[in-house]
Amino acid sequence: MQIYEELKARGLIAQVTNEEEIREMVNAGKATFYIGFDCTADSLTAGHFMALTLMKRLQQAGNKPIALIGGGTTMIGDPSGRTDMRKMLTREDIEHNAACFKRQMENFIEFGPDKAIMLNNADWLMGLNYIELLREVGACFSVNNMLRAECYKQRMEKGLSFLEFNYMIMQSYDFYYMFQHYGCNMQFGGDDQWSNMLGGTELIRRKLGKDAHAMTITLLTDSNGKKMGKTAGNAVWLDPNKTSPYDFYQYWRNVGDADVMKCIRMLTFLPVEQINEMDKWEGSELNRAKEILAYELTKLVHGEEEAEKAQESAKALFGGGGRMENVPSTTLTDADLADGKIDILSLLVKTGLCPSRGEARRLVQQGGVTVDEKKVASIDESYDKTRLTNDGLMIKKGKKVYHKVGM
RNA sequence: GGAGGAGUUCCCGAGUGGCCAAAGGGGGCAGACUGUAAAUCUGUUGUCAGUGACUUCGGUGGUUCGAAUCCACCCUCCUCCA
Repeated sequence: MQIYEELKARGLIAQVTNEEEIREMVNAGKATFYIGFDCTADSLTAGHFMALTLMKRLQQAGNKPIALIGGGTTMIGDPSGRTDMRKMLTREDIEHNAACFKRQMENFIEFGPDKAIMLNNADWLMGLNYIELLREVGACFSVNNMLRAECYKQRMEKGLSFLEFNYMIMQSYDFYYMFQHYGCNMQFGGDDQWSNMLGGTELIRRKLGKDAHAMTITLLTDSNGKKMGKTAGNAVWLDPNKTSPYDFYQYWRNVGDADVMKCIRMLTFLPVEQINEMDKWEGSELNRAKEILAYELTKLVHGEEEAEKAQESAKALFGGGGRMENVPSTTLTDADLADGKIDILSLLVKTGLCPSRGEARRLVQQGGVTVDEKKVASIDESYDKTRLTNDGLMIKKGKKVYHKVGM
């Protein structure tokens, strides 16, 4: 199976400018493509992960990826898919974030001569002259057309600032610039980027009379149509300090039945044939699929060793057996104790399992806390130092949040 | 520049002088059911404290025994006109 067919089989392709030409180019390994990453946070997220895997897949097929860090475009903020304006980031923040992105990507994609390259659009955007830009590319854009673009339409109700309105032009300029300087002939991006991407191909056609291509990736959504890669509004980060490998593993281990196979198909590198086999699984058999999904992804992001550890821990906690070493843990000091012991409420707050004592109290009263396999019956429960220093305590919050405490 | 309208707890959204820590929904958390799933049902959802105290309704001042609610000024956003 050739790469284009594989991408299709995995359900990764949403929209393309010209299917025939793109198929040919990609299958022949002749594409130099870019994917842009705006650095609005200091870590990549599970959402970016799919774009990274796509880069890798295409790279394996002989195409040349350009990872574009949006040091310049982040100064503006993409209005696509948003109903409100983004928080404005300072220049320092953006530079810091860009550096973090770079480090994370290097773990994942091979960079180097003849391999992938990484660029930062701050390098060419920051020095632009307003009047020159307006004359050079501004003349090529029709405001009438831009207003018709889906990404702006959504904002016509709530208001759209001129700053954000320019985002499309900057992104188009990126493509135009890289087309000329790096031979970049194709752009990939999330489906919400479609209008911005067309802006680029249009600009290249008008200015240079040449064809460039664009292709969007299906957004990973769950069966309710919600974007995946978020828990309670918080992103699932690729940075192990922000989302531990264990939590990362757990996130994928807990996806809904209806979503497992889709995730496996879109995100893992397992052969399509094998995935087609797994498609037949149903009911509780899907738990196996979830394990595979979680393991594969953790391995891709954090390495085999971390994936093993996360899996071991999960098995130990949920299935019995296995080792307990890799569960998230907190180490207390004497300062945390009162009279040589610590009460359950303080303990829950100290470990970060509860944000306030009030919530800890509620949790215990509702029977949601288990310590060393025993349900905590009273909010007056406390544990003395000897218990903590020996094996430590295993606290379970709800059904599946485990935390180890020792001294 | 002119005329109107709006800013409420994580989000949406009621509330227009005391009965408001503030209806309702969403989301979150927990319990039951399960397969570490979904759906459903139940409880819970400002902070600290065992029935009380403290902080909250865009901001700052004011009126009042008492304000999310009234007044003044300011900030932000929206709609219409230019």
